[in-house]
Amino acid sequence: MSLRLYDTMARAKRTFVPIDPARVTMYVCGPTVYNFAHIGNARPVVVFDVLFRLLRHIYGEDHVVYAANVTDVDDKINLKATQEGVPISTITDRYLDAYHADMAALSALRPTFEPRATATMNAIIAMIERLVEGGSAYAAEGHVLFNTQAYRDYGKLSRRSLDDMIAGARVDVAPYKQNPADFVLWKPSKPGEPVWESPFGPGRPGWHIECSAMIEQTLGIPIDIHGGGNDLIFPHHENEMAQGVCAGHRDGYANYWMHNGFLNMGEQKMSKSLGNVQLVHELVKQWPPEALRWALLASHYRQPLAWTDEVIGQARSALDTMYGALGRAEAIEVEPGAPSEAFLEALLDDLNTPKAIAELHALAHRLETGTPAERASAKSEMLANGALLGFLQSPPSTWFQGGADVELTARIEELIAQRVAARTAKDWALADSIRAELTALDVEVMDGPTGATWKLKERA
RNA sequence: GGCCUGAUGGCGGAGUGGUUACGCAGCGGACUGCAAAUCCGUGCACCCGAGUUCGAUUCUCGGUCAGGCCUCCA
Repeated sequence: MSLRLYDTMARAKRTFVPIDPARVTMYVCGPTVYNFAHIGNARPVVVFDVLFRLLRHIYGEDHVVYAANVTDVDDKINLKATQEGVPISTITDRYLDAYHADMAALSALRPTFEPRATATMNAIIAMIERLVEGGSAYAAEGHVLFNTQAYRDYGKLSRRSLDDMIAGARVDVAPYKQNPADFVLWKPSKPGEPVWESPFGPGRPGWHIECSAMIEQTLGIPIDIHGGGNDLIFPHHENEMAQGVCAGHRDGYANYWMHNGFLNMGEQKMSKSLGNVQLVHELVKQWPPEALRWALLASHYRQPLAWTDEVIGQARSALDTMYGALGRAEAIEVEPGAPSEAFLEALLDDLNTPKAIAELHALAHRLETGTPAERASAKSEMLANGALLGFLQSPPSTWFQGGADVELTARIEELIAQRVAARTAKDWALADSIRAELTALDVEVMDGPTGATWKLKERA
């Protein structure tokens, strides 16, 4: 069974064949660091983290190179820096740190490279120069623009023709553009904004060229896989490809284009104006981060995802089941094993995480009911599968009791001990009153044949 | 207006040309002092119309509805 990925260019699943199996390359458009990441930002990070893990499993950890850019030059960053009266680096450092913390909470591995736009300026300028020299870009009024007529296949990825774009143009076209679809590679900075010297005059790069230059510098063009949210297909990825190809990579830019579906707040789009933006930063305080990751992966990455408390709650229930089964199997010693076949096959089929999760449930069930040999293999496979998906790597006690601090834990343990004594004495009234006390502390007791265990019911 | 997705049970969500996963919630039972967890069992769906076919939820066409992109939004 080989890996099959849905390629936006082909609008079909294609068998994945890397250019060089010893160095598989993947690039995903990363954050613009001007604010905390919201849960919608986290979806592609988690989705492509799963792909990263899967590729490492297939080709070996040292044979997959994953780059995600950090856009640290941007109008919104400039605005925020001006408002706070600080240099842009104060803003970008602050939110990049927060971004890293949030994504780590969601168990996303760090990409191999995280190039920053401000540290890639030479490569960006060099690429623009090549485009100008090659005749596919032109200078106009302090700007440098890409000439979309220079790339015959412009519109191929997003399946729109230049004629359609002109006909459907809703915005006023800047007068210095030769074609309405032409886009900015370099533009003059406004007074007070960060500025870089270049052969085209002082200014700063456009967004699209950043990604192309970073890919060329960190991974080399063409790359195997290029990912991002499906809102980036046009114009961002279309433009990236046009630039990349015209800058000397006639053989191609990216061999597989992958795009995740959008995350919505229930029926509505998440937006500032609706006031329904949920920051990862806040969500991880209200829910176990692993439940957030589970909720993100419980539906297929290309489907739209309606993000609700119920979806997160169901994810937490599922993890209760998983960790419950593992907790009852702690006595079973297992060697680190390989992922189960059904699980792997699900992921190999264009990252079918819902199906892979169903396999996790099947294993949990076998872990509860199987023969000793079946239980051992089920536990081993659950842990291996979990590692591939970024789940189940904590001790079960941490999952159930991790929200309690030392003091609370001691108090709970004391009550539990009292209750065990009461039950031994068959003093049911006392046992029930202690349970009521524990319930008030948001603790659920589970009596077992060898004593009692407990878990925290809610967070926040 | 152009382009592109999607429509599956009470909810979430896979998949398939012929017996429709899995989870949550529900119901009955086992276990339990009572619970919880777990286990056993169980009811419930493939947007509408036409076509292809022995047979369509699955393929084709049309329609309806919903969403996205066409403004440096993941």
